[in-house]
Amino acid sequence: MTSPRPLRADAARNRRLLLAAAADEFAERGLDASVADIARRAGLGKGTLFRHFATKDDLLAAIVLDRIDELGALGEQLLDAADPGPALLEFLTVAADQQQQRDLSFLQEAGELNADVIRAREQMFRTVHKLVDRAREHGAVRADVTGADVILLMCAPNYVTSYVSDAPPDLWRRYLAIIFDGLRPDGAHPLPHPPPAAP
Amino acid sequence: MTSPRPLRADAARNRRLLLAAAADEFAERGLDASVADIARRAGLGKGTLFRHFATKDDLLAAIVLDRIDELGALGEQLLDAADPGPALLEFLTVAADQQQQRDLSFLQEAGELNADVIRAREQMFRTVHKLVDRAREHGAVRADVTGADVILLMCAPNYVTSYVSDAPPDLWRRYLAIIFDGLRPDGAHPLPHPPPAAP
DNA sequence: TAGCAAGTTGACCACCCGGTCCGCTTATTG
DNA sequence: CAATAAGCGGACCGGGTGGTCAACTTGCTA
Repeated sequence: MTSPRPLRADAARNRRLLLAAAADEFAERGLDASVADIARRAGLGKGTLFRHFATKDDLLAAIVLDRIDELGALGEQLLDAADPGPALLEFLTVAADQQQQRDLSFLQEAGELNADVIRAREQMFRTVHKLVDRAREHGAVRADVTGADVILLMCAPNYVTSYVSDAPPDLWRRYLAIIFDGLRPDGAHPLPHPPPAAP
Repeated sequence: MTSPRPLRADAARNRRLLLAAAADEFAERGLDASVADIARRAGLGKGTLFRHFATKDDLLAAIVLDRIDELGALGEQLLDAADPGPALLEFLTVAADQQQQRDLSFLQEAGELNADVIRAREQMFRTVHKLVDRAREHGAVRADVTGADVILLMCAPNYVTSYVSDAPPDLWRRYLAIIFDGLRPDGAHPLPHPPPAAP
């Protein structure tokens, strides 16, 4: 099932170099950073990159998959937290912090093709749904808000701050706080549209 | 100052066709829609496009400028509204509705070069600041929120819904409502980060 | 340490992009 | 209706892209 042969020592190191370089490059220049630049940044040839990742999308998928799994694992862990309200906030905080530099649009855009990413993402989404359900039952989140809502709003803080030039690295916390206040039951006004079924 | 000669009849029509086609194309495929596609959609040659708009950015700027001016005018109008709270909400509603299809990232990204766009945008931003100040004085918006915050959050509803495939066209209203609830004074929790100076 | 498979490399390819240019068409106007 | 300038279009250009490949290097193993 898995790889019959382990990776050669230098190849394993180069793979790590490529992933790191790609993560940096995508963070700085968005998802249309060129593979040539990524390879150069890793100090390797372009051919080497394509030996490890058959396609640019595969490279992206490898990065994204790591992030999603990480986030999913954290979510699972937080399902056992004593206080579901702060647990949800903690989850959203880590999610935003993890992507600090750049919006995680690629989370959706790259996922269209790669089956692994889609699977991991849906698993993670299910966890978010559970986190939100628990928080709602605890009265920490308004009754008319669903997991799908939170999933969609999850990326907003980073997106919003990506527009201020030379933004302080923690500015997203401000907007996460505002949005989270909007999710609380205190002083909530009725919502004008039903939630989406999708995520 | 302005054009010494009026546009020829067919040229004026073609200009309109190009603007409409470009707006559609950008809405559907994002800002890296190709000029060739835009021209084809308008039923015209690529050369014609470049005769009307020296550069792809100029074309984008022309579209964006219209939208910004429209929004700015509405804002000015709403400054005289009797109730500043609903006036701000109305402004944000129209802003989001106007861009319904696609996030208005280009509002920022395209603005980097074109001086006209920058000027119009800053004027519009000043109006938003006034709207927010009035709403805050009226107790319709929490004390620790600034115009800059609202400007940044303005695009979030569209951005957020752009990720749900086949989203109902009014879904953004739901997220505008949630975010606006986060801006209200009722049940507001202190914000963990100072507002940005920029916009 | 010898041999070989695994890994590396950068020149190279086809393709697509924004933008140019010049021969052609056509609205305008006297 | 001519004459003319404004407008049109698509072949073309240079540059940058993702991806390939055959010659070369190197880590592993017997």
